[in-house]
Amino acid sequence: MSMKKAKGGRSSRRQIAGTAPAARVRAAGTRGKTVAPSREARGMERREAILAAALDEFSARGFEATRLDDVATRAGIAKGTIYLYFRDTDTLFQELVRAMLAPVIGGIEAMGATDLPVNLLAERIVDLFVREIYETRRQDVIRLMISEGRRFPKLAEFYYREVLSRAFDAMRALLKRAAARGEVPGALLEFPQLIAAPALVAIVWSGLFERYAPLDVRRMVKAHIDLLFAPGRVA
Amino acid sequence: MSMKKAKGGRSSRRQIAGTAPAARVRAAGTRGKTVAPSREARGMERREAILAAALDEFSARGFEATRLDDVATRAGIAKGTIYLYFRDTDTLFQELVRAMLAPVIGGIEAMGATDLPVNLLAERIVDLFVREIYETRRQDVIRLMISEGRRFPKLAEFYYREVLSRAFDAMRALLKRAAARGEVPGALLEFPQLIAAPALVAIVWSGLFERYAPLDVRRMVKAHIDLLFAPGRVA
Amino acid sequence: MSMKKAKGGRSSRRQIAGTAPAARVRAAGTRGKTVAPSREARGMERREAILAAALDEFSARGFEATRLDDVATRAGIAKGTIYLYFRDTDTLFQELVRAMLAPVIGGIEAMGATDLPVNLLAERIVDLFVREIYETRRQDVIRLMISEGRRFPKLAEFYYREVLSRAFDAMRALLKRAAARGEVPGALLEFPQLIAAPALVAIVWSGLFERYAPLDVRRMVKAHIDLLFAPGRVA
Amino acid sequence: MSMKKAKGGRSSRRQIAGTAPAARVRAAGTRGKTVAPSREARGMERREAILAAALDEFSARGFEATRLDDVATRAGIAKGTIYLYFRDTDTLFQELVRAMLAPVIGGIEAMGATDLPVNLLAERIVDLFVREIYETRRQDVIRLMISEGRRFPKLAEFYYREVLSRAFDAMRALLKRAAARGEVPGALLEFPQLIAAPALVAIVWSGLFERYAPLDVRRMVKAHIDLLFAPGRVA
DNA sequence: AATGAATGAGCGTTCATTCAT
DNA sequence: TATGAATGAACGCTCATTCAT
Repeated sequence: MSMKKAKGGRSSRRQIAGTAPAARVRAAGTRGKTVAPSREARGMERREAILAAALDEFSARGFEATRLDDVATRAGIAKGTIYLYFRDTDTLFQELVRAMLAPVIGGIEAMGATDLPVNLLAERIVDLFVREIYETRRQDVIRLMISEGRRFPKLAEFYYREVLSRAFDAMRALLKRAAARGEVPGALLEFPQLIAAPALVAIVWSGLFERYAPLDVRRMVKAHIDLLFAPGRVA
Repeated sequence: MSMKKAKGGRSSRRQIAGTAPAARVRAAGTRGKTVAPSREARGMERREAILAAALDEFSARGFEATRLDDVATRAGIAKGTIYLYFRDTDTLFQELVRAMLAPVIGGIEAMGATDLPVNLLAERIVDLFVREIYETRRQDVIRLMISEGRRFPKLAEFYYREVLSRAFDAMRALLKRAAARGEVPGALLEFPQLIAAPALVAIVWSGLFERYAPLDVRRMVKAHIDLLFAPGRVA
Repeated sequence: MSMKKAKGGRSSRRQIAGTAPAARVRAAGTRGKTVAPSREARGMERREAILAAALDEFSARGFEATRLDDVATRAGIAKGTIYLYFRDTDTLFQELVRAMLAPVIGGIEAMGATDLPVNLLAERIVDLFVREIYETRRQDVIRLMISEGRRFPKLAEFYYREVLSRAFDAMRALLKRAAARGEVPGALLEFPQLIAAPALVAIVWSGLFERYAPLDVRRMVKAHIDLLFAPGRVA
Repeated sequence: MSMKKAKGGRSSRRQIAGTAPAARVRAAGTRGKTVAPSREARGMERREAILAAALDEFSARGFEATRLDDVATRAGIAKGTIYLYFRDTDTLFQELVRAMLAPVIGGIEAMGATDLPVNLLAERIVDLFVREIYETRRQDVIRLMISEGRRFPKLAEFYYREVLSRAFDAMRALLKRAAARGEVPGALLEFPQLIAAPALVAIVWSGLFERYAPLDVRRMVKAHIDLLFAPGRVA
């Protein structure tokens, strides 16, 4: 026997501070006069507790470095229980991403229907990104997509199909009308990615370099949009 | 987390197609009238073969999912040999990133010294990125930085310090002069990231969605630069 | 150093003769009308099975040469299971020594309280050693201490503090009274190790030379004690 | 990849202080006017340098924990060179023990031939042990025998046959004559180990507990011998 | 004879997954 | 449903031994 070196680190916390595991929450709730939640409701709560815990862990460590044990602990349940809700860790990861991004899809498409003047539109876009993504856990989900997406082609495809292509389609529709009014350069029609580019910068930057050089994301995104939609510009 | 059974059979191939392991190269070299490579030269060859193999594997699977065995096999050497050249996998990864990015650093700073009119400058920037990064393995290295950088703070710091901050400093110097001539909007001085944004988009996109929606990167980057530096724009 | 190929085939037997792995014991127990052992009880059984197996293997090969796999096999469990009970091999070893020696500690100190005439005392000492140590697995544990203690300073310290120093203190107390009665030579007060010396001889001898020259340990220890406490000797 | 924890410890000293590697010594010696040593002489020097280095390493770490690399470094030669002198690590260990103990054998037997009065004899025995063993590297060799001997039955047998049994035979011869003169209790004839017992205690104690409780070995051995051979004692 | 780069079997340890309770 | 003890395949890393130079 040759014993490896020091242990160090990710230790044996049986309960994680700053989180309210569904289990405890529910336990409290069930005791009062509130109606006992149905079996299905309980199941959904559990499921969500797991997803929440998984998001925390995946965000903190990345997919490969995450231990199912830690997810379970954080969710306040036993390890085996996770398998009652998700086939395996792969599935857990993919469902997490889907679950977090699904709600945005509708919102994005709705935007395509409006017909605002460019300056207002720009305002809206910035706001939407900052409030709905950058300042929420969705930022982490997108970062996960960026980091791990390559190993989950099905997930990448889902993300492309359900999120990106829809968002871009909506944008194109909208931009086309604005372009007809001469408010928008044609290049953006071909590369709507350019509109989203600073959002990507913000997410990647905040993950890697925030500590060396903090970034005022809202102002950066605003500046970028202003540059692209600069009034009196147009080709 | 590590899905128990790999999907695509990453089995026991003893030699991987499409690579030129140092071993084979040397075998060929020794046969001709060429002088047998010195020990040191052999060592460097080996070292590079390992780095090349590591880049392939890291790119294909990500750091955590990469198996040392696969790197060795791909490099055409035994597993233990890797440890003759790199202390551990951590070091291997970091050396890989450094080795690949070091050569660009000089080039970037050189650019800051020039004083071209904006339109030519834009051309140059696009070219530099496409030729030196996007069309080389450096694309993969930067993608690795983006994906794994969070778990390698030292590496992120290196990348920020040696690559990004220098590049941005050079850009700012250059933009300041152009701005003085009224060729450039001031916002770019504050957020040079915006100039690099489409490069990031290109790298992330090609990693995740290329197969669903290919992207003409050169044109996209060009379009973006043209938008930012649009003549007759300026505040 | 680890001689590349084992001499005696220590191969792939899945079960080792002469041991009663917890698994088999439990299987038998569960069949009868006996109550199925509680989880905790099972845990303790397992723990002890591991300790027993570890003692066997450590004794047979020494700490460094012992393979965790062999311990597991001998205990009738999977390798990973050991880690549910012991943090690592180091800990396993130390717990083993502590667990085996702890029970003797009390007995030793009790002896210091008695106040027998020397000849009876001598008898007692011999008996205690032979029955409680030499004829039990504790012999092996002490041999392990002797062999491996140097690489486990904490363990050596534990052994010194909890076993030796107590035993020697007890002896000194007792000898002092006997010396006052003129029954004991003063040198023994200064070097109580001399009383224990033949015990050490017995353990080392039986480990190394028993097969070439068996030793009647009980008689040897008796002879030694008689020599030291020889009546009518005294300075 | 998952990188194990901190390195720590047995590092990369390329040369070890406090040792005079044969290589360097020889190098110096060869340059002067001294005759260049014959090939065989060189070989013997090398061999001895290896044995010396091996003794250092084995003593410091035990057999299993010793790295051939460290032995080579300490001997000032390349790893592969060791194999020119010793078949494998096993052999190296065994030869080391033999080489160190062989010189004592003669001396021990010589002692059996003398015919001193017991008090002088006792003095001699103490002195012999302290000067020839306890204060030399042979102490380490014997400690190695004690610790590792079990895994080297051939070595144990050698030690028993060539050292112990001869020493005991010599002692018996000598004691028999003394016993005939009534100077020695008969028990010692049966258990000559008892005479050697404190030597064993000294070696084991100094290896394990010296730091907690230093031992005046010479006085202890003397005290013990005096007790055994106490004048006017005898059965 | 001497070197030291290369090898690859071997081991401790981890952790997703299973399954008896 | 829920648990968590148990499993065992997998992997990073080590190091005795070999062998081309």
